[in-house]
Amino acid sequence: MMTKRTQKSPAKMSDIAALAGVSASTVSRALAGSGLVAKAKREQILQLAREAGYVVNTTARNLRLQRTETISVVIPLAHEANQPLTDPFFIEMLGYLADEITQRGFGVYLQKIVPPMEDWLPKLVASGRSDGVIVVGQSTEHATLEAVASHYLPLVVWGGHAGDTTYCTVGSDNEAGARAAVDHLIRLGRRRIVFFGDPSLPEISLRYRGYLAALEAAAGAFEARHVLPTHLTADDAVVAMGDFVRSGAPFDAVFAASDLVAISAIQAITAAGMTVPDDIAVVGYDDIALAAHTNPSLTTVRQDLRRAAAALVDLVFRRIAGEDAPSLVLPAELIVRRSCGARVAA
Amino acid sequence: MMTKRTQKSPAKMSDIAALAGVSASTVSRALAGSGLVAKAKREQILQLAREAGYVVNTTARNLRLQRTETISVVIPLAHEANQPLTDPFFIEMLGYLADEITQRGFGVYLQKIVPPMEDWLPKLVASGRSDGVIVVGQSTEHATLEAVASHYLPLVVWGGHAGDTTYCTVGSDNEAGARAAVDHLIRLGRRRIVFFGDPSLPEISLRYRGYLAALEAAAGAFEARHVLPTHLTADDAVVAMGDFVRSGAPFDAVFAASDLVAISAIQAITAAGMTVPDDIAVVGYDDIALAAHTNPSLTTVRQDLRRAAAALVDLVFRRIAGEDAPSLVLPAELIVRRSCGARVAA
DNA sequence: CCCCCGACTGCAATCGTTTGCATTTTCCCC
DNA sequence: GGGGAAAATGCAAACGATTGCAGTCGGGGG
Repeated sequence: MMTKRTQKSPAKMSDIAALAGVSASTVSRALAGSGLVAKAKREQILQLAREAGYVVNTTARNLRLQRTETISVVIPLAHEANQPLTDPFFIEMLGYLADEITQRGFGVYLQKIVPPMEDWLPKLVASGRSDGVIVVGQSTEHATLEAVASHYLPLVVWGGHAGDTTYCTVGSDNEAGARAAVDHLIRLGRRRIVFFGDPSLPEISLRYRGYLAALEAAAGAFEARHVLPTHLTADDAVVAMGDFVRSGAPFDAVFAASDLVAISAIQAITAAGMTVPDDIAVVGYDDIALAAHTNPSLTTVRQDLRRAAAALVDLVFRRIAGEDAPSLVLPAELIVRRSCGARVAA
Repeated sequence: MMTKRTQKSPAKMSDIAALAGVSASTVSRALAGSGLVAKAKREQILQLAREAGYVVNTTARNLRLQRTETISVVIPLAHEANQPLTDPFFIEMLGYLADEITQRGFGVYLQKIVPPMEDWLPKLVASGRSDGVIVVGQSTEHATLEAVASHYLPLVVWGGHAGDTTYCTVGSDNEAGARAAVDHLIRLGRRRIVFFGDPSLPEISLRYRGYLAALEAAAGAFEARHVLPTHLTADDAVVAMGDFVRSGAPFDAVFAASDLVAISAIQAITAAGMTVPDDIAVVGYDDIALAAHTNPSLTTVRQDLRRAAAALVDLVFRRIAGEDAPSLVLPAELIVRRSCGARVAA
């Protein structure tokens, strides 16, 4: 037999008021620590409230105050279809964001957006669920972000800041980071460097620019440009790289748009009987926790996510306060590990 | 000069009502698709609302309906002090939970709890912020959970289900999983197996029971029991294992309470000049994504987090519906990788 | 003894929805 | 055309807090 426990609904302010023999107004003021309430009475009310386990109803409070003390953190995944949240990058970022927001006494409302993504951002903003929005990654939603940012201030986006971007972004210096990575490959003697990723995404397109710039600067040496597109998921990347290897196209290095696809690339390359880094050098981007522990460990471009999260949260709070705080570009640092050694003579 | 954009406050229902020349009640009903509103008028209102970009205010709606369509996901970190969310286990679980909850059209309210943890759960429950609560990990909060669960139904906890637990839990079969891991070590000829973790946490205590049971079953063979306590953080684990190795205590295997501390143990052991698995075999618990990619790759006990998340969410919804849904134990599977080979003669 | 002022306290409006009930409109049939 | 039922709409009361304003009370000074 099913025991159905009684769900006594929690006490409300008027209950405490009745207990203390005062009006709800007084209880509200006492709880807020207002000096308007006589000290003795205030303490008595506080005591009573504590005993009754009373907690202010957040929903009612939010409605009255017209604010929620909550930040929405949104992860748009236009490219990942109905996949779960697999990229460790997002997940690490999420952890840091949660820390930063919690520390300021705000709550985190988490939302993952997958196709079909109809009006998700205007809806989220108009729903009044949160006082500000942090979007992690632009996905393919650049236009949406532009549109909403034009009339909604407290919106901050993690991602790339290209020329026509007017919304507030925080991101690493994608172009310089990519440039450093590809320069490094060239210095190691690599000449046929594959760009592995989807340049239609803003961040990735900046990394692609860095890649091109590095190749250009090394002009004179033989080099082949090759873009191998892939969605930024492990499955897609393994398939794409597998097909590429089997196609027999000549290449001796891969610059991957993220660590996730870099690791997948290594798997595919190894599975095809070639070795990393001897045959193929691989560099990733992100420096996720996993990167230091793969075999071989992954050379990659590090983004300081803790600092990034702090910046995102700081900006969104300043914008909630009405300030039109500007975008920010953080440094990106090349971390050299074992996945890209010098070229071995064939 | 700071351009301060005007923040036009979003349209409310009465605005749409005025536009359509009807009362707010009618708009509300039209938006809800109620058959009470004449079809022509309903469509007209819907059209108007769409054009105006109107979205129902969630806070007001929640207050009126006495529900929030939101689930709180809480991560209590009594042991991790003011550290960020570092254990990949939590983070992976969080990703799956977000997927499952979002899929049901609910929102996710995320909260990380760190010491001092005063009344966090009663407060969260009474705040009315969510319709149900999922707690990821018991930490040291067993008593709190018991207390709240006695009068609050929609509470589900990821963790171990020991004898006196009355709140609803979902967890892997910690005892059997640990038993399988340690049996495996014994079969490989290991005799001095260190238990590396903090048995005061419910889940870990079950894993400790499995460890003891395995040793007991192998009675006759020489064996030493040794518990090496550590907090479940990378830093703590490296220090604890480093000290232990330097103490010169004899051991030939480690059963670690989580993958995170297992990986840290490997680092410390390697740093001390011993090798894994030749000198010391190591087994972890969780099978986090990283486990397959460390060097050597990590033998561990796999918990199916996707399935676990689905179960947690399913249970919390059934409990929201008033059903007193029971706890669940999921199978745990030993995944053999390279971190625990057979013993090499000294 | 009266008045005034300061210190408290309560009334009532408000935040933006939803919904029971009353009321109006429409429509059909006799 | 009248009557009644059915269909559509609006009124107003919630939901649970906060807060401007008005009122009460007590004490001190003139």
